[in-house]
Amino acid sequence: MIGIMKSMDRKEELLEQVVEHVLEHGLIGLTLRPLAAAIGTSDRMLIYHFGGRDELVAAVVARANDHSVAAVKSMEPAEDVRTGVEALWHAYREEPMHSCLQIYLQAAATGLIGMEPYRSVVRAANELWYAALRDYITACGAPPERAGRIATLVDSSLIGFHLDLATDRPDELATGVADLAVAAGAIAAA
Amino acid sequence: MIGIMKSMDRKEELLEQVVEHVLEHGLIGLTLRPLAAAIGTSDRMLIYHFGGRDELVAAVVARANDHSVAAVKSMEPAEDVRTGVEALWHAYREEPMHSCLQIYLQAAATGLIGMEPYRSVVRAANELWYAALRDYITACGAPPERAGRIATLVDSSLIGFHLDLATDRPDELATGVADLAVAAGAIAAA
DNA sequence: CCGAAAATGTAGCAGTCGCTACATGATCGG
DNA sequence: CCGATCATGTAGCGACTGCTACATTTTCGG
Repeated sequence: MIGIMKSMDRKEELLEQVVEHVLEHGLIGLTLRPLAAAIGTSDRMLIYHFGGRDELVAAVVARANDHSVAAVKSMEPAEDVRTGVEALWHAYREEPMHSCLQIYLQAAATGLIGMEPYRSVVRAANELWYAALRDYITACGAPPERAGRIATLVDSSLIGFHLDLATDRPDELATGVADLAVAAGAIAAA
Repeated sequence: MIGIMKSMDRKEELLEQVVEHVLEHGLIGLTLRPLAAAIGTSDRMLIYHFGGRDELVAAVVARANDHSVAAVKSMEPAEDVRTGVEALWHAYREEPMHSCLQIYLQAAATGLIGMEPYRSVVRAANELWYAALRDYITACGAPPERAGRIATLVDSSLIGFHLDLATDRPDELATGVADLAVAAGAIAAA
């Protein structure tokens, strides 16, 4: 029993290191041996603790999402919904959310074609994420009966903006986000 | 010279088959031998005609994007911007755009972490795509001086919605798209 | 019909993949 | 201090990767 506790600690320790590595080097194309070497262990041990590559990937995606969710939950509510959406976009582009969202995007794009475990873990992650977003929007003063609707719009749209961050010019995207924020505010005030 | 023309035809023929295969089986994890076997050739010939895996992938992403762009350009303009956005969303979920956008999403997510040739080819694809979107929105009656701004909002947001299509319930997303369409219409009419 | 060039087949190389069998070291309850 | 369980190192398996050298067939201008 105590041995199990010990192993859990070690697994947790490894997971944190793996997440850190994936945040920097990406999820797509992740393989065990280079990963293990980078964090000072062996593929043998990663499989021993996690059971296999798939389980490790699932744990990484879930953990990265936890970090994102925690970051949103730690945000101070803005004074209104429009300002809140702008604040969200600002948070999206800063660490730790920026890298965590990139992991999410990579996992979501992979899960898009039905590949497991990406599909399942992304589903679960998205639910937690959506709930956190809705709570924040509610805290910004949105009517509770419309917060979910606003969260749906903001969630999908901001993810899209974040994806385009790599190809578009940031200042152009900023006008798009501003328009989105106004729209969200209008729904809240309707 | 005529020989070169012939080889170009063969390359074109192969590319079309490769795109068709990728549309069904995804871009992430694509490898030459299973791909070649599926379309009745050999990895040897794919490399011979395209030069290497990277060039083949770049050609596939560009071609899939061409199909998406052509689909948008073939759309009848809607009577106003709001209706146009709804029509775009409808087109997003039907073939050929649905599968082509999934390829784009997979390439974009891969290019997000700087991987070539994904990064470059996605950049180029996005420019063509954005231009087609802006033209369509203009054709729907948006003031030319604001069409670009609307296209920025709609482009990023709809891509986000499409990504969430795999995890969220479609009817919930539909309300989000409806809200987006109203917002786009409001900007056009402002 | 011939010779060059293009196209394709055959076979394989060096490297990586996830994973596992086996043995050893570490830890700890009894 | 002993035996059991956990943790880790070593070595390697079979499969797959992109790619290439070499030989062959096919095509087509002259």
